[in-house]
Amino acid sequence: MSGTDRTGTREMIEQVALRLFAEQGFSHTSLQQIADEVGVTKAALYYYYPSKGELAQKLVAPTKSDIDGLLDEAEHAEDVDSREVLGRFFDLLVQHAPVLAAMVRDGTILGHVDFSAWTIEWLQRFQTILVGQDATIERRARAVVAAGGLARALILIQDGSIEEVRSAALDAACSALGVE
Amino acid sequence: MSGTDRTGTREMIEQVALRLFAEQGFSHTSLQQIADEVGVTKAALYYYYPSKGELAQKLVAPTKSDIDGLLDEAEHAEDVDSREVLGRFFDLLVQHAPVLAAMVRDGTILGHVDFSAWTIEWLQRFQTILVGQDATIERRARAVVAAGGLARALILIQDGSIEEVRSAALDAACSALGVE
DNA sequence: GTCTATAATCAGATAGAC
DNA sequence: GTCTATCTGATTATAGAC
Repeated sequence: MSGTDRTGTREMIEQVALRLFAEQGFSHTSLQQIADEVGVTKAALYYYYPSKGELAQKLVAPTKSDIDGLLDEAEHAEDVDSREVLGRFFDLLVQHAPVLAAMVRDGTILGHVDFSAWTIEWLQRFQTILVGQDATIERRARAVVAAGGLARALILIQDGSIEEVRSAALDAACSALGVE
Repeated sequence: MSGTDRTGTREMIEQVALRLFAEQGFSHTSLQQIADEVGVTKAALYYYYPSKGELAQKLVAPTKSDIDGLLDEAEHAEDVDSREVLGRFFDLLVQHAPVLAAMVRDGTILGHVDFSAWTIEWLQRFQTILVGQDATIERRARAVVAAGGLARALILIQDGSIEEVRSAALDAACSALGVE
């Protein structure tokens, strides 16, 4: 970016790549563009990563594993506090916002990742966690609207503090669910 | 598709293109692939459309204009029945499902269309329509969760009739909003 | 209206020098 | 660890024959 960071080229590549992916999506961001902004050549990128797909996957993996981890834990818990699980989900969405922005713009990292399949899977697991495995369509819709709507509430962060938005969005999600 | 439809090549191109776009996204679908499945050559496509972008835009335009039209109307109405507006929104999402699927997979048609910007705009207009222009964050979050969550409820259509899902999702959305 | 043939471009990826 | 140089292949798009 500014020429002379001897140390941390790898970190710089990941940082620049993530920013460009978030702004433009994966397919519309070329390795050339990443290399230019980092200040190295395309070939240098291949010293650190064997392919574009693996670079993208490396950036995206923690997001998936954090969210999967939350769902795993909630699925195996004795009893679940809906508001708490949804709150932790919201926090993870905030924490991984750049990666999620990238995947919203371009949900398919050629072969490796299918974001729209992920979100469907997440929402299906939320049904089980929030209203139980064999719930009626009526109750499952409440779970999907709660979790899916909560995720959309991130767009409000530009209009208020994260804490305000978090609390407001959780109130709305819990109303959709029909708890307290 | 099956060789000898003399008539309606244009319709066939649009039909095949839409299906492939929905399955793979815009950027991951080449004109070659479309031409192959239609049973013509790539060059023939250029007789009907000046570019790939214009083909994609033509397919996508009715979806945007229908939804914008609904929001226009609701914004100018004297008083709005939230459940009815949300219901009509749901119906448009169902009606335009293939186009929306395509845009979820690949939200950027280079320069022409930015789907993630559309959804943000739609959700912001829903805030105005459902809870008023200068509402608190708390109430705006209810609007976003209701409209955003409703959109996600489409994934339940595989598990029940459209009518069932529609009714259940509207119940949940209205609960999130805090009406009736 | 559809074809063949090809241009022009740009992508991801590799080999090997330094 | 980064470079130059190059390869290979795919893509959009065009020109002109039939």
